[in-house]
Amino acid sequence: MSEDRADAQQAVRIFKALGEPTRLKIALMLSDEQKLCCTSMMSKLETVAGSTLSHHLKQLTDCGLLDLRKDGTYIYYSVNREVAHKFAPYLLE
Amino acid sequence: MSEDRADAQQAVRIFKALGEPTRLKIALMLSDEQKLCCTSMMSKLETVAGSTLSHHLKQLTDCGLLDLRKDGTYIYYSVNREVAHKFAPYLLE
DNA sequence: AGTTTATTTCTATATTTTTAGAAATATAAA
DNA sequence: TTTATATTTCTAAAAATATAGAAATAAACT
Repeated sequence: MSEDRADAQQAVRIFKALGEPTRLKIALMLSDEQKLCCTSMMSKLETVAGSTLSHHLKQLTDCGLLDLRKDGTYIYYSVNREVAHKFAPYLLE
Repeated sequence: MSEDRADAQQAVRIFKALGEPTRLKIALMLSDEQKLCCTSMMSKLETVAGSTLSHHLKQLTDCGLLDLRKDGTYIYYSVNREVAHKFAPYLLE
């Protein structure tokens, strides 16, 4: 597969991930806050069930836009700035 | 409504529009070619029905990412570079 | 006026996505 | 080793989206 196509495939996945209101909120929150765990994201989002949040976070990490770091019981998510810079610098502003 | 929210709403619509393989192809094609009419886009895409293309183009124009200009029987579509620059500079590379 | 070409709208169907409750897993603390 | 907290996976239902054929609209040409 050519670079361009791999690139375009990742682009589709990233844009799809960001093209949903809750997920864009998550990404913007993380862009502000550097890193957050599920629990604190849940309290910020208020109406979103844990299982739903988890599903959204999976999409955001699978496409490469978010990184995660386990720390004890917690999992901290953060924006991968390199990926964001390439595909969605809007997030970093 | 605050600037930021209007902005985030447009961002969702733009990312959603680009988060689908055919629509990303269309946007990338137009980024290369400056402007194209439906007919020539259809011949480039090959497997996409006219009605489907029309539906995709509507989404891409409704979110502000594409402009259109009528010229006789033809409608020429082009990337709005200002919007692309703000939300998806990836397109312009 | 009638025909051809370009594009859109209508309609319906198939597929994908979102959502969340319940159950499962993992880690830490008592 | 029980209990509590954090997060994910399983499952299913509801909602949204993609697709294209057929009919409609629009403009240009004969």
